Amino acid sequence: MSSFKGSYAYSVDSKGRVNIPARLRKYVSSEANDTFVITRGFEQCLFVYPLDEWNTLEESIRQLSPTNAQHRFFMRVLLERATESQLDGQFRISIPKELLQFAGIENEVLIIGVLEHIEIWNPQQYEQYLKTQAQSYESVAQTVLQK
Amino acid sequence: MSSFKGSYAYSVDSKGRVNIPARLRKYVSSEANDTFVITRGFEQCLFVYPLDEWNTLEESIRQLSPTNAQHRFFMRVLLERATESQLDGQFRISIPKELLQFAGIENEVLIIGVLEHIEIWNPQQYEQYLKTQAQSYESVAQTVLQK
DNA sequence: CCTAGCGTGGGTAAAAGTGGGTAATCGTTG
DNA sequence: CAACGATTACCCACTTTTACCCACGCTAGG
Repeated sequence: MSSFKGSYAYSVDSKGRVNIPARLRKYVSSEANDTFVITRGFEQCLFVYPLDEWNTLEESIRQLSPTNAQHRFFMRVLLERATESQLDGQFRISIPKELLQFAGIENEVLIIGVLEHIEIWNPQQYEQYLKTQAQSYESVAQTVLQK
Repeated sequence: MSSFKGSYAYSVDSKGRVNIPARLRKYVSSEANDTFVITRGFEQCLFVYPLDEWNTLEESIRQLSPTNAQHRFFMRVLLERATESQLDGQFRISIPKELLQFAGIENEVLIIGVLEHIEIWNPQQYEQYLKTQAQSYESVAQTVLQK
């Protein structure tokens, strides 16, 4: 099981390539075969799963009911933009233009490791996201950890 | 379970390296594999967890729901600043620039052992913190220990 | 007084991050 | 069906950062 953590300021080149930070690479299982699945996140950002983590996610999606309209909607949105990408010799994945557009990414990105997946944000967008959080980190921590 | 205690005045060199005091090293389990996870504290300081202690914390974070917006926020902020660092031959960890900046640390640090984790402070900042605590140590003790 | 371990500083080789060029692939069009 | 342009994949090259050594002075304990 992955345990991605840390945030990294990286660049996107003109070909839409983004390096996967070495610190995160360390946690990618060899089962992933240097392959990642990129899709849209819940917020305006991208989620990147190593192939093995994606497969377990996919397994749970298969359990959803195709007769339930809400389930169908969820499956479509998640899968619609999902793209496989294999690392090149320089450990980069290349991200399709449509996904970059969706996340509002231009030249620079903030990469965040969140345990089983990796998130890619436009840095300004992430700043914005943090600001719009009503409660402070400290008070959320109290609620979530409940001690 | 660790039981760090005591405070130590140490220095940070130009490469951002900080020695882990020998007194504290004694309490680090071999399971930690000489690896520590550094992250931001609630106040303007850094928390350092031996890897085994961090893993128990991480385990509780994994229980959170990724579909809950508040939980996502908490996971991101907690993990965002988390960095793994392994001791070098001189028993030092190296702290990323962003974390040093967050804690306002320049050349000198105060290292405090607090049971399961280690805290790293700018010494002046810690003085400041003590002053801003409205209640005295004695009166807080009465509330906290409640006997 | 001597020694072993601790705290501190710095040099160097290896790895990481970034950018670009060229060949292969694919879909489209004349 | 061949020709063309656009896109992708695979190299190669450069710069910066990191990790790994080695070295020295100091201190605590024998």
